[in-house]
Amino acid sequence: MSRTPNSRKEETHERIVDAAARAIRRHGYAGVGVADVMKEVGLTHGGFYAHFASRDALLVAALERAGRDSYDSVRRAVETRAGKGVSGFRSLVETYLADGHLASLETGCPVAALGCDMPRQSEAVRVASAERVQRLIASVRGLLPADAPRSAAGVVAGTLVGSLQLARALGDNADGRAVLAAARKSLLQQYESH
Amino acid sequence: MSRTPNSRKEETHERIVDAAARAIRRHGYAGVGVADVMKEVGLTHGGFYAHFASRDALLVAALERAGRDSYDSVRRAVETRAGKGVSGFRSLVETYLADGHLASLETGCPVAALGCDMPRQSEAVRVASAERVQRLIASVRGLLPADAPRSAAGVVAGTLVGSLQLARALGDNADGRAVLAAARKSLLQQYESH
DNA sequence: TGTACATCAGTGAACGCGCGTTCACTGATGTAC
DNA sequence: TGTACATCAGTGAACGCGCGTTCACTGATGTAC
Repeated sequence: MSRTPNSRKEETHERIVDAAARAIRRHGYAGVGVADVMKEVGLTHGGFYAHFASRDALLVAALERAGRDSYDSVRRAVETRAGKGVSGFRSLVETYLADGHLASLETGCPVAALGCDMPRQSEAVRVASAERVQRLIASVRGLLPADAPRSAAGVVAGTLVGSLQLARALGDNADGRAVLAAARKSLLQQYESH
Repeated sequence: MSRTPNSRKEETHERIVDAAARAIRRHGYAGVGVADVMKEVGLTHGGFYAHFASRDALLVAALERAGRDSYDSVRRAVETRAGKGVSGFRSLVETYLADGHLASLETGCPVAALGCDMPRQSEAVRVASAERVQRLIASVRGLLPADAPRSAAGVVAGTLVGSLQLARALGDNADGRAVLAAARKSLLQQYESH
């Protein structure tokens, strides 16, 4: 098991990005500090700048990682359930708006976790954020039933993101779960015609 | 024009809350500093604690003010347009998701401006935030067409909030406006049956 | 009406603290011969 | 195989800065007589 040059540094780099991808979702962009992330990885803060040019560069990398992870987990759910004859759209709705996601901010969709702060970030983070939103909408578009209008992807994405945020703001309780349940029902009734 | 005792202090208090209500929507909870708000009002930061017990207490007051202002402006639009035979639901959708609201973060709905950060705040701010979300949903419920299910209010609110956030994250450009337009169309088709 | 005093809103310096960033240094690993 | 040196990931002290909060003070306004 030989190592390519730099592989130790690259491994550390990945661990920093992973920790940051969880931290931005749990604590928000503003709640993430360089020292916190490094401590989470088991390092001291001084070494950070050997890996990233700035805190902002970390936020960009963390957002991309969070988006990819979240996308992958939805895709896995869709694939698993496709074997049982469940439509992609239903899997998306029932996964994204599952009650369990009320509490799992840290590993969930970064657009739902960070959406309202995206317009307030630096240029670099705003660009990465817009890209992330576009990808979310594209993912939704790919899972819409064939008879749904293509332009519906944006609204469906908005409904997923907004309903999850409202439910989380109400809390992990009956109020929050009621909002999720109503959203699941509404989306499925509207787009799953049969 | 006689003054009741304390009226000068009360006027200042209102101006602080007003400035903070705009600041939290523009810069987010985390982006608002005591000194900034006081400076905006034309005062120095030292006097702040004669008005509020803490920065947190200001955030609570500012959120309530922002919610009331935003509610009032929707209500005014609904009333004005009711005279022209426009339904309350249509006025809500077309006002909340107007292209102009892409840029006017500062005076818009605080739930759209702050939603994703609500679960991250102190107990007091979270309680005020949940209350604000409940009121938003209740307002939407009051404007739903008579034949819509009452349980739809939460999803409609989620769609309004989420679509506006996605549009803002995409920017005040064709992409952002396309999301708003699709959301308006979808909501009106779904709930305005005639 | 005029003077002496009390009240009170706001000032501005100071505090302890945590942040992002820099940098001289350490100690382990890899390389040359 | 062994020694000398170079490379390199990570350390930890230090920096300048802005934050929330406190507090002794100021100066204007209102009240008592």
